[in-house]
Amino acid sequence: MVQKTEGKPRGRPRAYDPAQALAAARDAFWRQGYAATSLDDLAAATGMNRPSLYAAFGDKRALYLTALRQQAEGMVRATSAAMAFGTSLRETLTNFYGRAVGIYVDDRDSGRGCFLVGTALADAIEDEAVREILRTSFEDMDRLMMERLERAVSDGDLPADADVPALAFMAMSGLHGLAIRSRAGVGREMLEGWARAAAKVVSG
Amino acid sequence: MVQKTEGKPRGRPRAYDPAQALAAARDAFWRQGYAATSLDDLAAATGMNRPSLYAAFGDKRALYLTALRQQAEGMVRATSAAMAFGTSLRETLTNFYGRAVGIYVDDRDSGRGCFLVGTALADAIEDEAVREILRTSFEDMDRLMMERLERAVSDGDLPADADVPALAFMAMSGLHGLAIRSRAGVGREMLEGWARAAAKVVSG
DNA sequence: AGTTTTTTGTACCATTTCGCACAAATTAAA
DNA sequence: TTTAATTTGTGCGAAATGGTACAAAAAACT
Repeated sequence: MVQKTEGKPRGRPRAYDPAQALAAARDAFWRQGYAATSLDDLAAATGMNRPSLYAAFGDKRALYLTALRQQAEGMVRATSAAMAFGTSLRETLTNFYGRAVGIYVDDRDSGRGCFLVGTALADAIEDEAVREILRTSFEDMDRLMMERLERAVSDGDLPADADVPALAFMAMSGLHGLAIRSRAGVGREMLEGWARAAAKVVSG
Repeated sequence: MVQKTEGKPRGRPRAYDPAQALAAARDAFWRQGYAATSLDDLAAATGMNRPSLYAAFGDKRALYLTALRQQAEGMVRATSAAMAFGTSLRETLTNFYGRAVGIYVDDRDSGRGCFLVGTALADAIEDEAVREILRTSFEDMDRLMMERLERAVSDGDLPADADVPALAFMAMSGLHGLAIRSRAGVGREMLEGWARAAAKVVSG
């Protein structure tokens, strides 16, 4: 049963948009990491006060996990879409890495990298929930990449004896390399060059 | 002039070994990241009390930066040594990635990944000193890898028209991929398989 | 033995942080 | 107009955190 969209709820209306607030909180975590982002930071970023934050998302860790899960699912979905783009393998990967750079580099020149690699990795050892989200997301993306590479073998874009699992690991590693370099302060042009390099090496 | 090793200093002797204490502090940061590691954690890990920590290493950030610089230099040195190992490129890279997995996976099965990627990356955006250490270390390792790949071209291990900068980026990305996967909870055997995969793909 | 020098360890302080209680505010329903 | 329901915002409180003061301890020097 879907909630009636017409019937307005009873009490005082929300002063924020939940999706927008979550995105703002995610961006705060994205820049500073989980531990270094305080509730005051999150309140300032979202424009909400703390009790509203709690009512909407639970405590700080729950909010982070929500943002992380959303981001992880978004990455898997984006990978799935990218693997369906283009005809040749080269075209697919060029688009894939190019879009990744677009996400990793902010509107300003500030490189923020990948949310998963740049923030969740730090907490992965101590927080099993975080680690599991990472592990399964990477697994999913690996599988999507392998399926695309197998198709490339069928299409003749890759030789018949290509080591698909090995190539898939390196293709995903190219993505991680871009995420790491961008957060380490490498500029956009250089990243775009490396993006082309990764597409070239993997597609042979 | 070197300090006389015989003449003992005047006051109460230290109850800790500085190098050992630094290694213990580094390991605490390694597992939890910078922000999530408290001074109490560091005191417990090193066996020192807080005033001694301050006298020896300065404040928390200075201690972290010392550990980070040491680790970064160690990685560059290890890369340099690995590039000189073996005769064929395949041999060099197999050793290189294999040793990396040895560092990334703890004595226990607990994967901790790379200190730089797993902890410093999270703080890289807000802390310029951290970001610079990352950027320059990666630059140094890139250069070392490129030199090795150029030698491989001369040796005939790579085709004459090989795109050495592109391959070097992917070779380093393979390393980062191993670091990320190990921290995300992938087991040792799978990491070792991927290490072989990376060596195979890069060396052609 | 006494002085000087250096480290240790307890104890403390100021600030930050997370989380929540509670009243005021704002809306729909009765 | 009153009541019920829901959110907001101020402000509190307990705990944790980074950092330091200061006396006791432990060594060498005189």
